[in-house]
Amino acid sequence: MNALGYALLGMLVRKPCSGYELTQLLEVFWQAKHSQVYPLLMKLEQDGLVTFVYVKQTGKPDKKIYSITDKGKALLAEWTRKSPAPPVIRDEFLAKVYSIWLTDKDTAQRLFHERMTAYEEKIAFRKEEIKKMKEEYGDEIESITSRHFGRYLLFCRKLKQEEEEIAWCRWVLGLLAK
Amino acid sequence: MNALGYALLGMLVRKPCSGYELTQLLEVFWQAKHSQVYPLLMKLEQDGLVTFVYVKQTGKPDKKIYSITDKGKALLAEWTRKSPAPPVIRDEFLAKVYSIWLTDKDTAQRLFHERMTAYEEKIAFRKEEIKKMKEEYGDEIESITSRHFGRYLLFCRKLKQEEEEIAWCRWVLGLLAK
DNA sequence: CAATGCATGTAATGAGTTACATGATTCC
DNA sequence: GGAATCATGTAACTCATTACATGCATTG
Repeated sequence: MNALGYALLGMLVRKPCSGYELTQLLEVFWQAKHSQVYPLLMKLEQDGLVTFVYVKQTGKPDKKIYSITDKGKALLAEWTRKSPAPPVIRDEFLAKVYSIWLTDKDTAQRLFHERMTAYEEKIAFRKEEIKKMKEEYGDEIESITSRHFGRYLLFCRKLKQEEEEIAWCRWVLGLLAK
Repeated sequence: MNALGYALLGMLVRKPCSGYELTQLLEVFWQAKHSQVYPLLMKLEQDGLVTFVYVKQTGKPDKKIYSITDKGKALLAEWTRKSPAPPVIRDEFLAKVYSIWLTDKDTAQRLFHERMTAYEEKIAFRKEEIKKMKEEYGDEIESITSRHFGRYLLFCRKLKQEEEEIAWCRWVLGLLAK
């Protein structure tokens, strides 16, 4: 089993989801396309780690709602205890920054402005998500007993990081303006 | 050409390097194993984007020092101007945090302590690297005219991010202690 | 005397992306 | 009328990791 498999189990233990929804929820710490998620869910099902039911919808396509099994839950708990592999970051923007001295100031400024705009949007979205969570689950969300605790921690982390990114961009733009 | 190829060109335009060195330098924004770097360098050489010379060493194995060609430089400059693809982050630790409510407090605390220790080491290393760069290149490093400007920006960013990570870990440990 | 660092490469396998395929509804 | 959202899947391809292979020097 690979990390993505465990990531999916981790989401399903919080609440039953469709593959479509899982692909979106995954965004906080792992990016995967639906073409990777759907076959993996089938594999998890074959291994008896998850089950699913068809849910008919009107106006929307039908969906499969996956739930974790006891076997899946046990396997996940075991995995969580082990020391994680180092994170992987692959950021094309940073690769371009590395060679930024090759380009002119205007291009450099444009690249950083675009980055800032993208992150401002993310921050707005993130703040709303955190607000929603607090409204829905209350103070309990800041306790390890809440099943939303982990997701809440990750959202707070992401928000801080995205704010830091903007501060860094501003600092660089300051240097470029000199 | 893929992003890793451009990343390698970006490092070579700063200074000629061996494949071994490139693999290490890459760490700031892209992680790749030598088994991916060496064949790609050969491909870049075949495409006329880089050249290399053998350098004989005593006490150490011989090495190949790669340099970028004018063709490679032009291609890189062109690529730098284009809007980058969104970053990819895959962090197993964060996946485990997501399901942290499943485990006991002790395990949770251990996971966060391990993360903090790992990041403290990174910070120490990062600070030293920044210090070295400032000593070696002086104030000029904060100007777009320096070929080390990009690398300097990335190191400063990484340092801030790593410090933020530790602050976040401390915050979480505070919540866990309640 | 075992592990780590330097240094380069290949082969097999696994992970991840892009493109193809379908189809209703809603929003602009 | 075209794009976006919901929803699931497959096939071809590229990208990335692990393991195999070699060998000398230094450090603990």
